[in-house]
Formats: sequence, C-alpha cells, structure tokens
Amino acid sequence: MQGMTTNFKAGKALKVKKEVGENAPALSDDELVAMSVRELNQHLRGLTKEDVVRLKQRRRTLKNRGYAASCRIKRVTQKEELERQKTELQQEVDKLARENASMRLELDALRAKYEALQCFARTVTRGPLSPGKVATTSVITIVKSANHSPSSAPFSAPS
Amino acid sequence: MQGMTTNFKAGKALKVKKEVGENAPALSDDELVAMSVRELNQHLRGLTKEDVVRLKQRRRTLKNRGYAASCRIKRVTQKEELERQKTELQQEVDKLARENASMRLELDALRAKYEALQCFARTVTRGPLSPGKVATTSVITIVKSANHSPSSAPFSAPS
DNA sequence: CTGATCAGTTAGCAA
DNA sequence: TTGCTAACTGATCAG
Repeated sequence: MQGMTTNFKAGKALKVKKEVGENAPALSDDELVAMSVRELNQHLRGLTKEDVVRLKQRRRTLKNRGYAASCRIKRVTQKEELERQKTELQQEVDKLARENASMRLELDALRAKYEALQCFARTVTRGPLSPGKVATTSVITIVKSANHSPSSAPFSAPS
Repeated sequence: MQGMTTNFKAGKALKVKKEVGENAPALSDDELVAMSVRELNQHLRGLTKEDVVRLKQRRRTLKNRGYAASCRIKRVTQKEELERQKTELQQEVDKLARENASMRLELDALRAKYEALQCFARTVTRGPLSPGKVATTSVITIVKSANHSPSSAPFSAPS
C-alpha cells in the first residue's frame, strides 16, 4: 500500500519523460500517486490536453507500480500462510499419533488384565458351582442390580 | 528448460524490432532461441558488429522470456504442491481423530467391564461360594463359545 | 555465460 | 475508474 512511499522509488524515473513545460510545478511521483481525483483536477488546470493525458497516464503507471507490489506481497504472504498451516497440521498429526499409540498400549494392557481376571473368575466359579456344565470357552457376564436397567438385555449374541 | 519450446511464444513478437536488413535470413524467435552457441556463430558471419550485438541481445531476451515462464510455472506448481500436502495432512488428522475417538470409547467400555468383573470377583471370593448370595445383587450370564469375539462386549455396564 | 528471480511496465479482465 | 494479475523486460545475482 504505502510501500512506494519509502525510498527506492524516489528519483527512479527510468524512462519517464520529464519535459514538464514551464508552468507545471513538476509534481513528484509520491505526490501524484497520493493525490485524489479532485486534487488532481485542480493541478490539471491550464495544461495542454496532451499534458493532461500524459499526467494521467503517469499517475496510472505509478498506481500500477503499487498494485504490482501489493500483488507480490500478497503472493508471498499467502505462501507463508500455507506453510504455517502445513506445519500446524503436521504438529497435530504428531500429537494425535502419540495419543493414539499410548491409548493402544493402555488398551492392550487393560485387555490382558481383563482376560487374566476373567480367567481367575472362571477358575473360582467353575469348581464349587457346576463344574462339568460350564464349557471352557464360556464368557461370564454380570449385571449389577438390573431391576431398573433401561432396556438393554444383558446378553451379547454369540458370533 | 524446454518450457519455451512449446506453444504460446510463437508469433508473440510484441514490440520486437523486425528490421533485419537484407541478407539476414530473418531467424524466427523459436529458431534463434533453440540454437546452440556454435550454430549461432555460423549465422553471425558477415553481419555488422552492431547486428551481432543486436541479435545476441534478442537471443538473450528470448531466453529470459523462457526463464520467466519457467519461474512462474514453478511458482504455481509449488503452491499447488503445498495445498496438496495440506489436504493430505488434514485427511490424516481426521483419520487419526476418528481412530482416537473410537479407541477412547473402547477403552471406557473395557474399563467399565473390567470394574464390573472385578466387583463380581470380589463378591465371589469374599465369602464362601454360596450361589444365593451372589444372585441378590448380580446376574450371571453365560455365553458359550465366545472366547475370541473381537469386539462384541459380553458385558453391559450398569448405570 | 546461463538460469533464476526481482521490480517495473503493459495489457486486459473484473467490480 | 480502480485494483489485480499474467506476461514481458531489464537488472542483477549465483554458480
């Protein structure tokens, strides 16, 4: 936006024609480009039709110079933003993967504990109750005080 | 490299000067830019020193045109690549998050089952095994041949 | 010298 | 008219 007001544009005038005649105040580039249309029209009084066209064209060119700069800035900004988001997502992936791994460990450990306890429960219940009846592959399910259980039948269908 | 040999440069010649004199074969832009240095030197025989400079400059300009095109192509390619990677990472995040959520559920369910079983085991082991005592607060369900059921929960957790 | 990139210019599109 | 962007150009830098 105001990048052109800084430094390297002043005294640039590569091939800009500088023949301003004699009554023109020789507007600087910065002044010209910052001028509003109404202000510009005031400075346009008493100039050749050709000079008016030239001045307007110069203004347009200067504006374009600024537009080009904004365009480039926008481009690099967007690129940086993309890279930032990419880094962020990568970190999230890492975090989730870690959580995932630790949960998997926890799950496996708990499964092992559960099976061990199940095994123990079977040995305890098998002998005294009905030793020969219960198959070795059975699973024990219990439901505590099921008188007000919502609707679920405490049964799991076998595969 | 060869991006300039393709298409959209042919017949471009915006404001390129076309005054080639009379004995010059009027090399096309494509020919000139595709020429090797040795080939170029052959075409340079019998030309004014000035013409040689001009031709070499034209060649340089044409080359630069191609370099600029490659530069732009590279820029958009990199941007597309960044966006592709971003999409990919986002999908991975989603996938991991789903896995994570389902594992968390599984873990919670298993924990509940484990605690219920633990509770049952305590009631069984605390006093001597009398079927009547257990039945007052617990229900025992027996499911046959379910020893390797992967995910079906043979336990329903109480409230 | 060659190739890449930057800043400025121009043309042309869109609001 | 204004702003933006693609393509082109010259300047300049690195290898």
